[in-house]
Amino acid sequence: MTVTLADVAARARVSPATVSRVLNGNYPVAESTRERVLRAVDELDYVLNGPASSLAAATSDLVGVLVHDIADPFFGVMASAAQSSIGEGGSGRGGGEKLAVVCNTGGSPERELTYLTLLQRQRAAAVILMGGSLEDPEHLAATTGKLAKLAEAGTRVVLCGRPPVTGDANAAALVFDNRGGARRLTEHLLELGHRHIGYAAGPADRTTTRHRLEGHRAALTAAGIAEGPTVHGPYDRQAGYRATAELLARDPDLTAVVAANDTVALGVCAALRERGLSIPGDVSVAGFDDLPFSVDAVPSLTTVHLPLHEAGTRAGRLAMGTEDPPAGGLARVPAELVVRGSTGRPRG
Amino acid sequence: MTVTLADVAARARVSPATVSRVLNGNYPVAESTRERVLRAVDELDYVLNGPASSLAAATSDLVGVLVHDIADPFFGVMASAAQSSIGEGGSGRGGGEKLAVVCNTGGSPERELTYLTLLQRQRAAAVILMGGSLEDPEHLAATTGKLAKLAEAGTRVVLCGRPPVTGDANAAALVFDNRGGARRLTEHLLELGHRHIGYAAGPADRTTTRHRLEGHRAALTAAGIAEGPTVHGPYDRQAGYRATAELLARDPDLTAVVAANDTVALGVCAALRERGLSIPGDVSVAGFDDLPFSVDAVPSLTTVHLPLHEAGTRAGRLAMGTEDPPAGGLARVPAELVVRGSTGRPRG
DNA sequence: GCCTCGATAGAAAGCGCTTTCCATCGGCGA
DNA sequence: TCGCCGATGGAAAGCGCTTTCTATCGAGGC
Repeated sequence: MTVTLADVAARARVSPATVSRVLNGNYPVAESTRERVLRAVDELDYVLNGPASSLAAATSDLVGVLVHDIADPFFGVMASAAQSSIGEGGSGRGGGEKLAVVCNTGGSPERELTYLTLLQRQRAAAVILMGGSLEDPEHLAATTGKLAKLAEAGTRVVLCGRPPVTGDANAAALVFDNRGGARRLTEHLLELGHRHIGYAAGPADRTTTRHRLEGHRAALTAAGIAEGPTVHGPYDRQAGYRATAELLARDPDLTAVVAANDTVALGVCAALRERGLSIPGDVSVAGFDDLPFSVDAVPSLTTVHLPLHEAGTRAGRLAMGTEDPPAGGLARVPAELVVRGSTGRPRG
Repeated sequence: MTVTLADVAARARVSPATVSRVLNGNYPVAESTRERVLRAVDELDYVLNGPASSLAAATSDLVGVLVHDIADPFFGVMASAAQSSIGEGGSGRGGGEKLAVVCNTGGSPERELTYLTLLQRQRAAAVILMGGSLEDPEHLAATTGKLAKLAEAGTRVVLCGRPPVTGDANAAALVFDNRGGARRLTEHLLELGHRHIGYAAGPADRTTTRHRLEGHRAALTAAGIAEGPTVHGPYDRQAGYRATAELLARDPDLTAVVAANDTVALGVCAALRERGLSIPGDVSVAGFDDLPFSVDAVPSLTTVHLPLHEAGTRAGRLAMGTEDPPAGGLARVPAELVVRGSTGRPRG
């Protein structure tokens, strides 16, 4: 049979209560007793029973990190940063670290809810939702309701790169300045002299897509330049590849393409090259996010740097309660234009 | 207060036992009763208490997936595939899915053990270890011991891309044919006429590194060609970049570089380009793994395709018990040479 | 020298669920 | 008609831990 706390207590000749106190360290125990207990733990190779502990204490040391797609570096970087800052954190219940668990929603609202329920069931200590959300009101209501329940049950809720919904007051939120970043990026293209700019946007019904598009349009409007063609698609290379054909078809005079993110930009580049168009000689290309590979692309990508690592770290700290939530529950994360080799002056 | 199973029972005018049976569906319950219970669950918005359930049932629906680095697509792809196949799986305890949780070890043996203990504590249903392991005997012994304990406690153990240790009989293992893949890759370079081949290898003390290097050497030996310089480093772009300088210094006549994986190969390419060397005109470059981006690299990377997605899916199924473990507990996963644009005949 | 207080340790009551017996009940074969 | 069986549902005993409420023991304060 498995070793239980009672076995340890018997071996150390103390009561179970004392063993529990030694393990959780939140009650004074005489040094000699503590040592005796720890020795017994070691000798018996005792491992705390998590469920029992969570049941009695009405909380667990699980922290859920929900991402749209683990295989996407955007989430990979943030999740990994969050997980580190959670691991390093203070000693939770059960004499140790929290278990940060990454859950892949695939961007599907249903899976998101499923995971939230699962985490609620586990009495998770905290939940971090990464990435923008769908704007469908029904989905929004369902998720918000679920989050409210989680918060009510004592689970900390952190949004990272996801705008808070009104009335979502009990969640700390870190939001990227997508609008501002996109605006600066388009301004950069305008300054270079581009007048026909295509936009290979992300999925149509997501907050992130909308915000980036709004920034782009704001720049155009301010400069009095007409908006070029826009095509929506997922956040993958294929989408950029396909979008390029359509953008070019809709405006053959295109001299620049702004992509939903760096991955999409890669697809755009591939499609342009395949048509014999040089970058940035014939067409300039810009990405977004500044994912690790974008500096290695040929030419290196002009993009908008998002401090994903810091944001992830901060989200982790907020989840641990190591960092105080920002005033108003919402902190803006800056987005900085990074000009590299893929953008230049248009010909002529 | 939170709604408990007893509340549901009261509302449905049945005993708690019956509610539990409805929820777990492993005992006959009359249709009318079942409906009444489900209605009550709905009306009260009841959420099962996971810890309590796990405690009573002595097992949980957690499946741990340990990876070296989530931000690395190699793991991202496998983990995401595993998580999907686990999610889709049969109904576990607690009337639903299993919770696949991805844990980032950062390649550190300590963190790996920490996570295994955490999972053991949670009475995880299964654990999947992805990626090669350190070859340090002490670490190996510790991990093997821990895995044995997990298996003993009823947790399924699956190794994916990690060679089993002797005596690790109760773990199902999926191993990539790193040796064969590496061998075929080097053979390809030899056939093209390369005689001076440098190797930008992975970390020195890991199984994966050793196997790939062995395959590489086997090809050279069989062809009677002298081994070129080898440099070890981590699996990142920087490593490839740095290694290139050293390889070139050690053999200025180098006409080809084999990299530890595709990411490293990208660094190698960057370094070569910076020195004004063309690819594959002056130097051929080869990667390994066939990560998603390698087809988009310029030039596209010659590499060894590893079916990461399928391997991850299979690992997930093994963890769920949906798929029978392979005979002998070990299945080889093929590695296929993919020739693209980054390798060609050496000049002259 | 007696009482109080601080520091420790133990007793025991759950935490919310699962599951092993049992009890009940209607129907059917003899 | 009686007894037995299959199908359901209830009672209750834990699962292994946490935590309040007490108990004990010295050390000072008066």
